[in-house]
Amino acid sequence: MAKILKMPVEIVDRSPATTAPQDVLREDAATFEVLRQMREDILCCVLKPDQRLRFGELRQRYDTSVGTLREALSHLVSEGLARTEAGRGFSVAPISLADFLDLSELRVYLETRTLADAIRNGTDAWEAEIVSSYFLLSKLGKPTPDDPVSLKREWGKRHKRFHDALVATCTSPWSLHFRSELFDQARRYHWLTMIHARSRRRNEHLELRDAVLARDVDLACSLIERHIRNTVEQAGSEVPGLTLHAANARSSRRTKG
Amino acid sequence: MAKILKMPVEIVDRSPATTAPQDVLREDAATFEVLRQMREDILCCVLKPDQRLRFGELRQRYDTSVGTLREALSHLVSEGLARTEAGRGFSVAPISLADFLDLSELRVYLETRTLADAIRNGTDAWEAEIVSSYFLLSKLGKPTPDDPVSLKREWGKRHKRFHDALVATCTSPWSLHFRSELFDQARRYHWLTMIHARSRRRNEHLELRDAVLARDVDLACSLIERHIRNTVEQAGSEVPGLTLHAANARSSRRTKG
DNA sequence: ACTTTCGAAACTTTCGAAAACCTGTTTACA
DNA sequence: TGTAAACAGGTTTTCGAAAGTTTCGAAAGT
Repeated sequence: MAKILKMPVEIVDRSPATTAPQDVLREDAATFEVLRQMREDILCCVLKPDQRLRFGELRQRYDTSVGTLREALSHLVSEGLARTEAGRGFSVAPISLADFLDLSELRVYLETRTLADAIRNGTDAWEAEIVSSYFLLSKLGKPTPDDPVSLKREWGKRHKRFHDALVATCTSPWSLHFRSELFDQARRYHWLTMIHARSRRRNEHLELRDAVLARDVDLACSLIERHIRNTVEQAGSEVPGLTLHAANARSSRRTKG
Repeated sequence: MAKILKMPVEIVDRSPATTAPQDVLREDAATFEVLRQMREDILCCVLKPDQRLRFGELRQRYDTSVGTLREALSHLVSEGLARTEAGRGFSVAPISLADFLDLSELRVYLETRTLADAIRNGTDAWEAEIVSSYFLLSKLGKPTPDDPVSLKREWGKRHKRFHDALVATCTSPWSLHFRSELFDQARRYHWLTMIHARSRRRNEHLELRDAVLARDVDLACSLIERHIRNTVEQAGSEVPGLTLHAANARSSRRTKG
């Protein structure tokens, strides 16, 4: 019948901001679904670091064609979750403590930068989403190695949602874009930590939430910095195989100059 | 033919460092060549901001199949040089002064961070490449709007090579990766500046080179910061269409071959 | 005069198969 | 016995066409 004129209300209005890169292809479309699944599988180490990704197996696993897979893999390479070499196809990106250290250092900067800006531009809707996403996160409690995989997955989702909520009102699209990419990278290491680490930590998310809601920029930034550094330390000391350097690519041929 | 055992000598040996994202797919392969060409065409505004990228025209222009184009476009979307929407195909990413400001702010951080680290880890080979690439850059002199396109292109190449050389010994793969992406983004605006701006600037590259070779971290960092900020200012004041918000989608059918 | 409906053209998306490629093994030859 | 070329199997890469959407314009209706 008549066209509906009422606009959908967005919780956080990012649209009038500046032009930015695109984190997502398109919401429907088969390619996007395959990409989403593969990314999740790599993040949760169902597809293990350095594992070779043969089209035969992938075609079966995701029930799709080679072309579609190629496009999804192409994206994953850009995101740093997969690699490819001339004529030898694709493989899952390796992991190492050195890599985790490196990306975490940059994360400290990007998370603090985006968080500080987000706090300065915070709105009621932003606060509401923080409260809400923290509630959902705290309801689960950080999984231990004995918890089922489904719980770990759900926790991972809610953890991401909470951290995304914190920086949602940041006005720098590029900062948000890179922050998001690095956060996903870190998720691979978080997963390994959930699987292996048994030590307990303070409720850093609660402290973070309160500092942010109190609009205390300095405190919030130093809290998130510690949050990131603690995670690295925990992974480094409690995840076997990461303590050394792990991720030995046996296919390295021309690595010396 | 016997296999050649002599290895190519790399100027800067980055391979043994930590694992990192991949800036390039594969060195040969048709897809890579198409990607390289399209990226160059977007960077040099042969494919204009917001221009729609139809497969029919692209297939003709780059003489390749739809699948290959799709893979290349997919990469460009990840790099933020193209966009895509469900069922409506691809288009060149828009530009705006707001975008240039945003990405330049982040560039200031990444360039100073990588440069400082590179200086601390500088080697003889690194210095040599800086001297060499500066020489090539200075031999050309910054093009004015009246210079031919080929000269502008060559200058763009040498400019990139010089700036890459400066940070080549940085030990953080992730920082280098993001720095490189942002540098390419900035190249689109540099191109517009070359086409329109007539004002002259000091020889900032020479000052930069000398500060870096003198291993003066603070001076070098403040110089590159000014270098970036000056470029933004020049673009903002001298590039028509960017002073407002630009990105006019003039629906031209085909830019001739 | 304006809106809606319908249909055809243009375009995008997906797929499977042919061609090219790499790898490891066998075979020929010194 | 050692080296190198030839072969075979499995994979990757590329392509063109079928299937599925969107867009545009004309005709019908209000």
